[in-house]
Amino acid sequence: MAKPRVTLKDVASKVGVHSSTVSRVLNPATKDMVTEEIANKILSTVAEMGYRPNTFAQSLKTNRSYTVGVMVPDLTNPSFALIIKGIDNMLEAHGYSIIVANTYNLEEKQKSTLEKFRERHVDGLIIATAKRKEELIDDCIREGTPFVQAVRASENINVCSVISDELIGGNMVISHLAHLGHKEIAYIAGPQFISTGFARYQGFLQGMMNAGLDIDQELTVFCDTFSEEEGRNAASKLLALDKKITAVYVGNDIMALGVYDELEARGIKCGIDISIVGFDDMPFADKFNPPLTTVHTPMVNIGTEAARILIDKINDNNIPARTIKLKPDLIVRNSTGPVR
Amino acid sequence: MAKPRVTLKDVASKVGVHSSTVSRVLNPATKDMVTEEIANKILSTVAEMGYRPNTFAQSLKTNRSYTVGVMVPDLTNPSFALIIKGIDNMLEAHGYSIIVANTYNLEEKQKSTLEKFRERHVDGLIIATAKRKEELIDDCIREGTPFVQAVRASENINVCSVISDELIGGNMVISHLAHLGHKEIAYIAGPQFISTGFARYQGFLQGMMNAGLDIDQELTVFCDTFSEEEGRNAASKLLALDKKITAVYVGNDIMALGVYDELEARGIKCGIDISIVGFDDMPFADKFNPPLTTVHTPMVNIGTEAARILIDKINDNNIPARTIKLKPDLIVRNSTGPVR
DNA sequence: ATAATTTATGCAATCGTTTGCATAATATTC
DNA sequence: GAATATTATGCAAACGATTGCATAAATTAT
Repeated sequence: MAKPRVTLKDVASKVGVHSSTVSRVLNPATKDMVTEEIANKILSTVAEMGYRPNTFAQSLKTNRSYTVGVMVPDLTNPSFALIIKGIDNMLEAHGYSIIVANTYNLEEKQKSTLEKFRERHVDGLIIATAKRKEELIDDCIREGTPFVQAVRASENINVCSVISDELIGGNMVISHLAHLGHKEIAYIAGPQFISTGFARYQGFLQGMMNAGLDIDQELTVFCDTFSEEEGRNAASKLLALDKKITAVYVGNDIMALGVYDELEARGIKCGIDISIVGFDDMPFADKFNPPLTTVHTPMVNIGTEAARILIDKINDNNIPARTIKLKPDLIVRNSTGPVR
Repeated sequence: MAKPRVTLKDVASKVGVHSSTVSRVLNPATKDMVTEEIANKILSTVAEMGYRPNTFAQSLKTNRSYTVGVMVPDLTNPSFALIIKGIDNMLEAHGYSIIVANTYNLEEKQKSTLEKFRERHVDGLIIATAKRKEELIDDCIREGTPFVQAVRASENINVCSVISDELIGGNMVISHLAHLGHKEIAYIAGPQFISTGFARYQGFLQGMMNAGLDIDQELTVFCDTFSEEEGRNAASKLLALDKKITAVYVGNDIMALGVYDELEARGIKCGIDISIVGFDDMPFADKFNPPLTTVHTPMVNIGTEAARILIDKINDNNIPARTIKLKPDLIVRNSTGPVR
């Protein structure tokens, strides 16, 4: 910026020592190598002159940027903003800044983002965009890039991931619906090439089996994207079937909003004529009409935990691989009710 | 990261030229100083060897980081995520990365954020957190830091700002309500030390005057924060008055949600018994119960425009100051209806 | 063909910090 | 007091890129 910079040399000259001594005082790891008298003199001169290290020079020498690249599909989905919050709170406390990039679920965008992060020499990555088969993950392993997967995970089990336990979530949903008397339960699945889409479907299957309910394959619709539009299309398909459906479990809240749209267009009362359950408990889900029954995934905690692990990986990229599954909670609101 | 880096010297050695020649070929501004034959040979070797410039070294020499610091109050408010989207799309296209920081409307956090951005030598700032009297702005001017204010602005007119035209917004709201027959219109104001809080109140006053409606000062409540809780408290105060109120204009959508909460608790039908208008048209406002009538502020465009101006300021910090006020739109939904 | 001019490329200083090693200063041991 | 050991500090190389200036090479003018 515009002001002439104060360098280590300027401070050293003022105190009458060498710049390496100033450098040593400013580094907690080497501060004890300098006598206290000189150290104090240096510290007060540093404050007085407003000396601020040149981080470019530091990074050139240490090869560390103290930045972390975070890839999310789309920051305007409030759920991802919560993850970022968790990540930021943890990383900031450890002296890192995060550079956030939206990939909009586009392969090319993801690649160019990774390239940009590489150019910037981020110390590590948090990847919230992994597909089940994810080349980018293999690439990072090959390059020795420290990273952690958050929310979504590739199928590579030799990496670190922090996710929500989607199977528990699915079981909770089906158990809740079964207790309300529902048997004809439809499922709107997210994309199966994404782990959340896939695992939530498995949770649906497992929940149905555990509740002793029959699964009618016709009552499952697979969506290509986690979007309101796809959710609405799926609801349209289900309602066009000449089958009794008393409840719909939807693989995420955004798609559930699409289901709401279709129900409203058809004059079907949500929570009364039919029950709807979402997944994520995105912010404002309690403000929808009706307030959405959904599985609360602890997004902030996922972010925090992912950041914690990443710091460990940056310090030692050989820590053991792990998948941390945080327990979700079912939040019952007005979109579910007893079978009529 | 872990892989041994390819340097300019490695490429130069392989091609049989000096590293300064390689550097010149890679810089579009100096590429013409090298013969095409050598340039092509260098470019193919660069690609073949996977050379990637060390941005620390570049930045140390050029004193440019190609990062921009963006300060927002809280990224989990989806409106700010929209601004970030606009900012990111524009800056990314010009080779910048953005470092986002949440200040949570805390003075100390804002200060430490500015300090952190300074340490990182961001090339400029976008400040979405400015108070009307904002020391941080004076500080940036003094230091010669390029910055642009977005959404919220300080009262310093010698700086660049991109905001929504809150007066037009207020006039639209009151005109809409007047056409519905409302005369006893209450106003829930955001914090007056924040420009949006202040200007939206001015818009309310101006709109009432222009509609020829009397202003009852008792029907205005001032909130300390733009929060759901404060909105609810304000609604509680208004409804405790022994006065007829047929409509409430609320200074932002989050506070309007608090008003919704209070109405629901009192069994008052929103849009029927009383009309509510918000401000911002935050994402999902159309999903609330009832869908919220609100002023749509073009957040993405504000972000985009702020970023565009910032790029100009980074290139020449002496460009003329300006305040760009983008026109908002009234979005009428079900929270407003004719006077009963 | 020679001289003058223009273009292309190499050299090395610079940016500001860190840190291994050498030297100086201080403390301890005999 | 002299010899030895320890601590404190300075020196300068290194990190990798950019770029002004000098020099070499190529082109143009006479």
